[in-house]
Amino acid sequence: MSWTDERIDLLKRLWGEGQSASQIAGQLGGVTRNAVIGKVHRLKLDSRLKSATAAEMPVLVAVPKPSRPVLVESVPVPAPEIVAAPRILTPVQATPMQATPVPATTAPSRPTLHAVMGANALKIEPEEDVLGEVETIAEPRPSGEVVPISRNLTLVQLSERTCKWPLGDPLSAEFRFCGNHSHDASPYCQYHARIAFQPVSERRRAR
DNA sequence: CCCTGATTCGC
DNA sequence: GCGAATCAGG
Repeated sequence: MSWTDERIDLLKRLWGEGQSASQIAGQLGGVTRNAVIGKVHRLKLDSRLKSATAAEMPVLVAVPKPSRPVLVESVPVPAPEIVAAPRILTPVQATPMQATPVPATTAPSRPTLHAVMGANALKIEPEEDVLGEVETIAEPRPSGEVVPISRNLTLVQLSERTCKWPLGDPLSAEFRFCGNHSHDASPYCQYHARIAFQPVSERRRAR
């Protein structure tokens, strides 16, 4: 691939949006992040000296994607005024064992992504059988079910070692992938791999 | 370890 | 000009 004007424009735009070199390379295709960085320098685009931890940057950026086919008739905006109640703790006496912090492992606060496992072929039912002990735990609360918190990565943020379990509607802009670490060459994290690759014995019951 | 950008240097 | 290899760092 070569640096056509088109590709250069895209490069400039994405770099301007703050996307990482690898993400840009992924979208351009046919080039590595090194190529992107090299080109960025040759084009003398803004250097990025900042800190920005490698792992968290991509999550903050690259999420908003405008380009929405505007309909002729304007749709009444729902007015997202619903600001979650501050939920302030009574300053004075703080009951010791209270305030059980919700696992803030990753994902700053992706609103609602639990959604519907997009076009998932398997119907996953919370059954003790299928869900055993799993590595990254989170929310062991209610049903005793243990589900890991996904990183909710976008397609371009996936690497060979991230879980590619789909989350949400593939046609939605909110579509994401689990993104947790996958072991070895598995396409899924330990948790999702277990769901995806069910031993025949378990499958009978889990169905 | 995984990822980030920066730089070098042979092609 | 290009980008792999390498460096420096979170």
